[in-house]
Amino acid sequence: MTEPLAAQFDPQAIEGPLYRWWTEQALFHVEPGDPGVPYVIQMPPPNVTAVLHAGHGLNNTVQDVLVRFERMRGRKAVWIPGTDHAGIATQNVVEKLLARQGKTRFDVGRESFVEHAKTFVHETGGQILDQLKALGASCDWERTYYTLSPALSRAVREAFNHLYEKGLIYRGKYIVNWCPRCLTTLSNEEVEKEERDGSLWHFRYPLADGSGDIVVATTRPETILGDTGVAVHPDDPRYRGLIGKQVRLPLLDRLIPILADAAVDPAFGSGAVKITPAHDATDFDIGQRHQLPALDVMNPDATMSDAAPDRYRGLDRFVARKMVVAEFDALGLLVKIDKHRHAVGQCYRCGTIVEPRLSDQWFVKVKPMADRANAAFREGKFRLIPEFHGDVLQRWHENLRDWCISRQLWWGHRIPVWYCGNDACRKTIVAREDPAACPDCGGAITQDEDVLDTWFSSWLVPFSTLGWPDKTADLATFYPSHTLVTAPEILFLWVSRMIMSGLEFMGEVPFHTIYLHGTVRDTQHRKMSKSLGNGIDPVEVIQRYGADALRYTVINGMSVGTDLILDPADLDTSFASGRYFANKLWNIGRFLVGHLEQGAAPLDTIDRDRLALADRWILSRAQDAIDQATQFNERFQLNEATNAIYHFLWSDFADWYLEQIKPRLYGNQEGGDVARAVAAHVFDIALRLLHPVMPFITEALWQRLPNHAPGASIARAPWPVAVGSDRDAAATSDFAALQDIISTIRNLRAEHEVPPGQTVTVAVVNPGATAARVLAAEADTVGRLAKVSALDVGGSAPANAAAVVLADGTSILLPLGDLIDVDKECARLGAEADKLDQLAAAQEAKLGNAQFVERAPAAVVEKEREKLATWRAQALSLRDKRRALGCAD
RNA sequence: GGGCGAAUAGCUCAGCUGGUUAGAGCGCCUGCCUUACACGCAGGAUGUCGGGGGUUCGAAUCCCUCUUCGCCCACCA
Repeated sequence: MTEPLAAQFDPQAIEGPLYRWWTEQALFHVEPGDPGVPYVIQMPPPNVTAVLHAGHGLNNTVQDVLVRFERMRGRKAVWIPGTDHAGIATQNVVEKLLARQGKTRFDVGRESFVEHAKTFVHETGGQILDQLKALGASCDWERTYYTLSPALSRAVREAFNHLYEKGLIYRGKYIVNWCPRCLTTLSNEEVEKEERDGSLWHFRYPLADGSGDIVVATTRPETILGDTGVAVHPDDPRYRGLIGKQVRLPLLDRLIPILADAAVDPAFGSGAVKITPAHDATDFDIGQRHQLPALDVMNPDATMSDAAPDRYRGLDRFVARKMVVAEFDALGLLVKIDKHRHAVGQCYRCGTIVEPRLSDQWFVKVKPMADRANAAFREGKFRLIPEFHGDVLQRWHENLRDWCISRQLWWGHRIPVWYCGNDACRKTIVAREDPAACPDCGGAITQDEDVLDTWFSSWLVPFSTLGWPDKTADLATFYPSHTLVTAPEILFLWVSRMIMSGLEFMGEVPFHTIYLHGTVRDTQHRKMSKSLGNGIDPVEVIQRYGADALRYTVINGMSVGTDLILDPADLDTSFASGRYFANKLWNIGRFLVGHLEQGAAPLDTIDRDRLALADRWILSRAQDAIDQATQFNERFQLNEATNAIYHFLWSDFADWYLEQIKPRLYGNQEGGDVARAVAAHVFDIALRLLHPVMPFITEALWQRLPNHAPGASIARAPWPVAVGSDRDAAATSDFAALQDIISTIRNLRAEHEVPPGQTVTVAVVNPGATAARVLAAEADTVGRLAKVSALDVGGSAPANAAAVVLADGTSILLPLGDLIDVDKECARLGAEADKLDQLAAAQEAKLGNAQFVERAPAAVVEKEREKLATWRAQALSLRDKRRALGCAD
C-alpha cells in the first residue's frame, strides 16, 4: 500500500487496489456485538436490472459520505445494500428480449417466463452494485439483499397474512389504473399525470320519448359504448324536468336513464355527464349509488371488446374514439368540440396512457396506518430535510386512498391466496405456507394468478433485510435505521409506505431523518433521461477522472434542496472542480510526503515554545476546519463542510502554510523538525476531514503519513476532534496581519508592473503594534513571499514611493525611484481616497441620525464610529502621500 | 384548480435567528513554466441581491403584492 507516489495523479492506479484492500479487511462489515452506537443507512435498492446513472451517483455518494463520517466518529456504522426485483420494469426487459426472438410471454408460458427472468437476473442483474464499488461505496456487502430472495419473500408473506388477519387487506371490484401495454393494474402512485391539450366533445343524446334531447360532454368518446346512464346535478334548473326520463343512446339504440347526483358539477361542460361505470372512477361511484349496470367495452389491451357493437370490436381505443365522433357527426349529433387542457395518466414504466378499468383486485386499507404515520410525525418521531417536505407528506397521508397491491404480472411475489375449486366450499385461503389442499373440504385449490406490487416488498426493507419476522440480533441492533437518503420522487411510492410498515410491523418509525436531495439536471435544467439522451454515465466519469473527482463535484455542487447541474456534453468542465482539487490534493501530498520521509515527531512531543507564528496559526485554523466540517456534516450541509475543508487545505495549508515553512523543510534549518511535526499533524487532520468525500486519495496519502498504526485504514481512523489548546487568537490575528502586508506588497508590485523576478525594497512607516511585531518576527517570510530584499520598518517615508495605508494606519511604501509612474500613482491614491471619503460620508450620515444612535445597540454604534475614524484616517494619510508625490489636486 | 419551492456576479450556488465596503468556485482580464502542482502561482475586474410597496434607526435577510421559472397534488366528465 505504500509504493512511491506517482508524479502524475492516476486515479485508476489507486482506486481498484484500495477498494480491494478495504473489503479484504472487512472494514465496512459490522456485527451486532461490535462496539459503538449503531448508525444505519438502508440503501434505496436500485432495480436489479439497472445500470448506474447520475442520479444513483449522487444518491449513493451522499449516503457514503454520511456513513463514512459516522463510522469515523466511532459509531457502529452500517450501510445495507440491495437490489429490487422491480416487477414491471424487469418483466418489461425480459419481454423485450423475448420479442427479439419474435415471442411474447404468452408464447413461452408463465413458468418458462419466470425461469427466463430468473436466469436473466442471475446473469446480468446486480451489476449496479459492482458499479457502486467503483464509486467507493462503503456498503456492508455481506448484507446485500434482493427483494425476491427466499428470506425477503418470507417477510412479504408474513406481512400479507398479518394485514389480512387484521382486516387491512381486502379484495374488491373497483376501478383501477390499467396499463394496456404492461397488461397490469397500477397503484395511484404509479400513474404519472401529465397536462395535455385535448378536446372536450359535446354530444346530443335524444330523449327516448322524443320530447327533446340532452347534451353531454366527454373527453373520451369511445367510452360512450359503455354508457349506462346520464347524470345531472339535482338542483340544476336546466335539467330538473328531465330527471327520471330516459335517453336513447345513439349508435347503440340503448335506453338509459337520466338521474340526479350531487357529484355532478353543473358548471362544467354542459352540466350533464354520461355515466360509464366500467371505465371511470367517478362514474363507477355514481353507478353504484344508482344501481347502474357496469358494461366493460374494452379488452385488456384497450381494444374494444365483444361488448361493443360488431364494427368496433378489436379496434384500438383511439381509433374507436375517432369513429364514435365521426358517427355522431354523421348523425348530426355532434354539437361542438371545445379545446380542453387536462391531466392524462400515464404508466410510470412505459408511458402508455392508463385506462381506468373495472376489475377484481387486492387492496390495502391504508387509512389507519397513514393516521399513525402522521401522529408519529406530529410527535417528532421523524423529520424531513428540507423541512417543508414534512408538510407535503402529511397532507398526502391525510388524503391517501387504498393501495391496490395486485399486479397482473408474472414477475414478482405471487399473492399468497388460494381458492378452493370445490363449488360447495369455495373457500379463500390466505396462508404463510403453501397449502396442499383446501383445509376445510380437502378439495383442490388454485393460487391467485396475480403477483404483488413491487413496493409491497420494498416497503418492508428496513426490517426484512435484518431477518424479520424472526427476532434476530441484527433486527434488535439495527432497527430502526437513522438516515434515509433519497429523491423526492419516491417520497410517496416508498418512503411513506416504509413509515407505515415500520409502525405497523415494528411499532416504530424506521428512520428518524429523511434527507431528500435534488435531481441531476443538464444545463437546460432538464432531468437526465435515456429518451433525451442527456444522461451522464458515472462509470465513464470514474474511468476518466476518478471516483474522488466525481464525488467531490457532486457533493460540492449540491446544496440542501437544490438540483445538481452538469453538462453531459462537456464532462471536462462539469467535473473540473473535482479534477482540479483531486490533483491539488495529490500534489500537496506528494510534496509533503517527500519531506516527511525522515519521519515526523508526534506533535505532542514538540516543545510548544518552539512553534513559529505560522505553526500556531495553522494549528488554530485546523481547529476551525474541524468545527466547521463536523457541524456542517451534522446538519447535512455536505457542500458547506466540503467547502470549508477545501478552503482550509488549498488556501490556508498549501498557499500559505507550506509556502511559509519551505525554508525550514528545504534547508533542514533550525525548526525543520517542528515544521514537519506540525505539517504532518495538520495534514493528517485535513485528510481525515476529507475522507468521507474523497476516500481514495485520502487513503492513499494517509498511508504515507507517519504516526499511525501500521496496517490501519483512514476509513476507521477517528474523526478529528477540535483541541482547545491549539486555538490561538493572537496567532490568528498576527498571521492575518502578515498576510495583509504581503498581499499589499504583491498588489503594489502588480499595479506598478514590477517584473516578477525583481526584488524590491519596502518601507513600513508608522507601523501599528501588530504590524511591528509581525514584521520583526516574519521579515524573512515577507521577503520570500513578496520578493522583498530590504524591509525598513519604522523609518521615514522614502521619496517616489507607491503607497497603501492599512486600516491600523500602517503605511506600506514601495519606493520606485525614477521608475515610478507618478500620474498613475496619483490617480490610484486619489481614487482610493475618494472611495474612503464616500464611505466616510455615508457613515457620518448614519451616525448623525439621532434615531440610529439612540435605538441601535451601543456595540453596533461603537463599531460604526470606529469604522468612520479608520476611513477618515486612511483617507487623510493617502492625501499626504499624494502631496509627497507632488500630485495635482 | 389547489399547494409548495426558487429568483443574489456571464454560469452554478453560499449568505442561519435583520447591522459585512454582499461572498465562493468556474469563467473573464493581466503577469509568471518560482525545482509539489500551468489540473498551477500571483494580481485584477464584475452585482440599484427579479419589480413595487411596507415594518425598522437599519433589509439580500422579516411582511404584503406583482412577474418569471420549477416542482408536487387534483375523480370538473
